[in-house]
Amino acid sequence: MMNNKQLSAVFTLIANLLEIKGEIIYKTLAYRKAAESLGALGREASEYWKEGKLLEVPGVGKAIAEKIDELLSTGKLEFLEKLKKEAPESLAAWLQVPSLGPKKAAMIWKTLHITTLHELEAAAKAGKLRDLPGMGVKSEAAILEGIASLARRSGRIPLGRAHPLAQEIIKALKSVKGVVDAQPAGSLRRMRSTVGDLDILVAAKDSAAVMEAFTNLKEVERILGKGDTKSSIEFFDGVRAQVWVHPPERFGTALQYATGSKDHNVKLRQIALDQGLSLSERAFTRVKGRGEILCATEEEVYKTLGLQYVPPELREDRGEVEAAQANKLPKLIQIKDIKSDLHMHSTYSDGKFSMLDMAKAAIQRGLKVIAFTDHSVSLGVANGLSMERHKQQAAEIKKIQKQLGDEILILHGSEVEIKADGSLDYPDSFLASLDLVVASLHSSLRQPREKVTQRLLNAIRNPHVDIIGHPTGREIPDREGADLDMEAIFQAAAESGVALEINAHPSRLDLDDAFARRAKDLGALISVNTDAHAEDGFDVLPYGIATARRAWLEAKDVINSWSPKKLTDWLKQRG
DNA sequence: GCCGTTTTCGGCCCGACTGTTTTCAGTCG
Repeated sequence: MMNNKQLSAVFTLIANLLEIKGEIIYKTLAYRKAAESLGALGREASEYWKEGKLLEVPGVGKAIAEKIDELLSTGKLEFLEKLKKEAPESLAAWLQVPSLGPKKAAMIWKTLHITTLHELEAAAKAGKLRDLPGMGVKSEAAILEGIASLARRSGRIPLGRAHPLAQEIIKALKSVKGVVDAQPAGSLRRMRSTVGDLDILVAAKDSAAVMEAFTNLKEVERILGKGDTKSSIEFFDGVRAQVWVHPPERFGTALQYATGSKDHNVKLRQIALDQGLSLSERAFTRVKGRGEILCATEEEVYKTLGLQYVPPELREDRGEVEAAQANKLPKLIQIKDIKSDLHMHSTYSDGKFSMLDMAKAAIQRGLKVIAFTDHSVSLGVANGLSMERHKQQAAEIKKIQKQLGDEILILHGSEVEIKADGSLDYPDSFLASLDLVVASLHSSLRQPREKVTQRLLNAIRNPHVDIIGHPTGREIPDREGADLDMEAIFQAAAESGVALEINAHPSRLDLDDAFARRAKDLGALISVNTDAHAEDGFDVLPYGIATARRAWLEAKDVINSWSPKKLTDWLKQRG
């Protein structure tokens, strides 16, 4: 049975091949939109399919629903097989080459009769591209360089790398004379778990100095473009960054536009048109008559449209525009709501700092409750604790608690391995003695769907388990999560009252936003934790909160925002 | 191919930048 990621990949391939074939652009856009939508769905498309509700998936109409049906029932798609005969599959990879689009790709393919990336590179090196219509020495060199940069950069940039890098760039740009403001934009500002490249917006009257500072940043490998309003660069590691400069009085429309998402913006422009206004990155203009409405801030943009201000994390066209119209946007959780961190490690297992150091670091960050959840015995690589060593840890926690007094409440927990056979790493009697139990998968993630799902369900139904840690086990950008029946897991979690984790580490962010939203909708509780292994491990919390916000979560949905009393009462009642 | 409080046809963002052009096409975001 194909999952959403696989379905999404099929429709992306179809879109790419259609584009090269020269199909009308809106048809390829439709396939692309369906692919994106499937990739961001909170539950499996196969669930919709079983219920006969595929048409409820945004961007899926009759034709694509039929194709999904064929893919799910047969694992194949006749339409795609035919398409591959018309435009070889290997051509799709060409579209990943910067500066090479569908038109040139098709022209090169049909003229030189080559189809692979390797052949393309060889042709460019042999100087065979420069004489083709519309091409020259520069475009040939650009393709060669594009292929090289493709090898350098491995796909999308994890948020944990993109965010700090963007902050550095912004800091440098803010120090340029005449700069009024500088902000991240694009998927970076929406805090997606990975971003394609870094988009940054600068408010300044004069752009020359900004562009100069930007293109002269340290570690710039090459300048991809430099103009009055836009410049782009590539760093040594292949990460790309763009800067746009807009006058301060137009910064609101510009930032709103550049933040996206594309689909969110399409909806806003439609609302503007309904009011006789045309919305662009420069301003609102009246469709009839003259005159502009300038917005220096995004708040003014949304106000002009008669909408509640939509936080960037929600701008994905997942119902936020309609909610803003109805004045029904959620009151999203904020970092300051967080009072506890319930998943962290110390030197007792694979942490780098003592429990005392970790507790002090937590106090500094304003936490009221922490739980030490060192690894359990079978996770040997992480120095998992025997029950005997747990006793020593309990004694030490008592000591530290006494030393720190009521500054912070320290809970004694464990991150218990859900073993390959579905059992937990400690007997129930022992689990019952702990303040808090986080149960997690670390091994045998590639088991068949039914088996690995059953393991997680066993853990969820164990009365002593309080939280499921990083539920899918995905790692960004390298490892897909386990093949799980998430719908069954969310329902079971809702029934048994177990909280599902949003692990805030940027290489996890697991649950992701779409899953977390679905989990909430089905009534499950969420816990946002840092999984800190060192003092600075607490500092990844903003990524977890951003993911929670992208999932439409409010403070009440997240157990870490509960008061210490409410939290400990909940834990006691769970046993 | 999808979508619809201006519906079942006719839209679907459009402007900046670059290179190959001699007024524009392709790419990108």
